[in-house]
Order: sequence, then structure tokens, then C-alpha cells
Amino acid sequence: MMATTTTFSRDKRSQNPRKVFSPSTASVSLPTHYLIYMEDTVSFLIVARTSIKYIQGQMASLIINKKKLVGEIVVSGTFVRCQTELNKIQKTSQSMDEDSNESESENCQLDEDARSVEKDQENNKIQDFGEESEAEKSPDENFNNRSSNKKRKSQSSYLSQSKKRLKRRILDENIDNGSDNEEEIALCLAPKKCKNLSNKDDRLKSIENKMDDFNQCMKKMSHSMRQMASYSNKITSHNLDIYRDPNSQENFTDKVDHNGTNLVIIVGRDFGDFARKVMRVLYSEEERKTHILPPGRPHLSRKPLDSNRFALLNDAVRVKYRLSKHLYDDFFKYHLRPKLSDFLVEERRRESNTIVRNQAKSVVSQIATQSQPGEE
DNA sequence: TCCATCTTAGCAAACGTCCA
DNA sequence: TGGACGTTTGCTAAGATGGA
Repeated sequence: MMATTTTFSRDKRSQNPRKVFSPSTASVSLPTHYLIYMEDTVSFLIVARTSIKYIQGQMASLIINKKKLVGEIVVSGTFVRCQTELNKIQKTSQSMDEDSNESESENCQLDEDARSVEKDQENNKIQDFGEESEAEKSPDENFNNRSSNKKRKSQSSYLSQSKKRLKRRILDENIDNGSDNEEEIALCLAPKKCKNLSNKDDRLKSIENKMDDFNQCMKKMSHSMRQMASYSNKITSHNLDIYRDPNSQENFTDKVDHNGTNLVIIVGRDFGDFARKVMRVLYSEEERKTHILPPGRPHLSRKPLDSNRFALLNDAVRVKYRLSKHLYDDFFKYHLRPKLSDFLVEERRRESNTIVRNQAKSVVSQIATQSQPGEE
């Protein structure tokens, strides 16, 4: 059954022992975040551990916005711990400023306003990322919290290959982009530096830039979280909400017709089961055994299934489970397609297994009849 | 009701091809 | 050339089925 092309043949697959992950260092809790003082910019940063390239003593080397920076570790631990310490530093710095700058207070009223806006912005940033950080603490917990009515509950702790791929991709993206999502929490909270800004325009520009950065971060976070959720194999028909748009005004039809059969009324215990049953309605047994999922590829020996009927299948799934059009691609790619692909494989395999079983049975019965000639 | 066997689905890993 | 992606293969778990 080596059927990807007609020109190559696979070697016998080597069998390796299954590797079961067992955390040997679970009791060791490494710091998740660091508060770092950047001498170059006279500012403090809270960064996630993954943003730090290496640590030597109290000095940490990190990369932000594609720039390599070196700073002194002030505090390490959880995000909350770093935030608390940062607030203390901030208050101390403010009180010092108030003592030394009383004479400038009248002239700097506008600057203060701008600074408070900036601080509010930064504090919002902290708050939002703090929440993200909580979610980030144990992604597996989030995955596992999703209801799983399937088998293999005992194995729910390991990530699927897809999830591992995504994690690696996100990590790579963070590194490429100077880790500018939840792990990039660059906080310019040094009033002395702000004083050096020459005029109000600079301050306003600074605020605008930070707001832009913040919006970018939020967009990326949203995208990453959706993808992470998409990769969960524990998703069932009961928690497809991430692929539903509550703001959508779409009116879902109750009928997807194929030769007089309403595909939507087919009953399945979940979306995978439903899709398999629809496949059995839409395509003949021969088609299921000899074709692959659309759109197919030139280098693959099997032809893709009829795309029009496949569109009906997708419509039926989308309508039955009320999935948004603009989110359906992700759902299909990460959840439905793997199931259907497996299903087609099994359709081929079932036949060959049955043939092999029947052959074995017939051989056994033949041997049995040959070994009993004297009884006749 | 119990037990053996079959069926079905899920997953990991190997492998081939494409593409940036 | 390595990563992404799809396919194949081997294996496991759990439900379904049928006979004792």
C-alpha cells in the first residue's frame, strides 16, 4: 500500500519504542519573568524567561525588536512579583521627582498630563499582559480543561504533533519579531528619561507609538491564542465556540441538499462522526478508497474527491455546528481535515485487513479439513 | 454475564515532496 | 537546505458484537 507515487518505495518502517514524557524536574520551579534595569535607556523591563538569551550572574542578555540588549536583573519570579517590584520603584522614583522638581511644577503641568497618559497606557499594558501571563502559565491545563468525551483520557497531557508545531512556530515568530507579543513587555517608566524629551510633540509621538505597539501586540496575541486553541485535539462538538462568531448576523440554513437528502439531519455523536457519515452519503465506497481529500496535489498518485460534493460536506458541517465562515478554514485545517484524512486511510485499510483476515481464515479452515481426512 | 474477537478512531513517527 | 505539510504505517484504546 505504498501509494503516494508510482516511482518510489518505502523501506520497512523501523519500530522504535514509544517514548512517554515524564517530567523529571517538575518540582523545580524556574522564574517565569524577570524585572530588568536597562542602563542604556534608564528604564525597566519586565520580560518573560523565554526572551532572555542567557544569564551571567546578575546580568541578562535579551533581544527586543531585533536589538541585543544587556541589563541587570532586579527581580526574578512570577509576573506579579516583578510587577509589584516595578510599582515600588515607580513610586519611589515619583516621590524623588516631586521633591526635586517643585520649582518646575508649573511649567511641567502639560508634561505631567502626558506622562500620566503614558503611565495609564503602560499600566493597562501591564494589566492585560498580566492576564495573558496567567493564561500562559499552563497551556496544557487549558487544553485539558476542555471537555473530552473521547478515549485516551490518560494521555491527554501530551501535545499532538500539530500543537508542537504551532508552539515551535510561535516561538520562532517571537524570536524573529524581537518577541513583541506577550513576552515583550517593554516598559519605559523612567521619569528622568521622559524629562529629556525636548517638547510635547515628542511625548505625543511617543504615546502614539506605544499605543500602536500595544495594538499590534493585542492583535498578535489574539491570533496566537486562537491558533493555540485551534490546535487542541480535545475539541468536541460541545466547545466549538471559538469558531463561532457571536457578532455574526449570518442566518444558518437548516438544509444542505444532496440528491434529495438533507445532509444536516444526519446524526453524529460529534463533528468528526457527522462528517464521516456525510462522506459515506456523498461518496461511494470505491471513491472513498481510491481518492484523497481535495484539492489534492500533482505529486500524489491519488486523485482528489469531487470538490463540489466536498463543498457540500463543508457546508453541512458548518451549518450543523453554526461555525463562522471566516473561522471555518482554521477549523477545517486543524480539526476536520485530519479526521477525514484518517477516515479515508481507514477506508482503504479496512478492506485490506478484511481480505487478509478472510484469507487467513480460509487457510486455517483448509488446514483443518486436510488434517481430518480419516473421519470421512 | 463474561470473555474473546472485531471494528473504529486516535495518535506518533517515518517518509516524500514542495517551497522559501 | 530545513521546515511545512500530507500520506502511510504501526500501534493502542475503547466500543460493539457474538458465542458460551
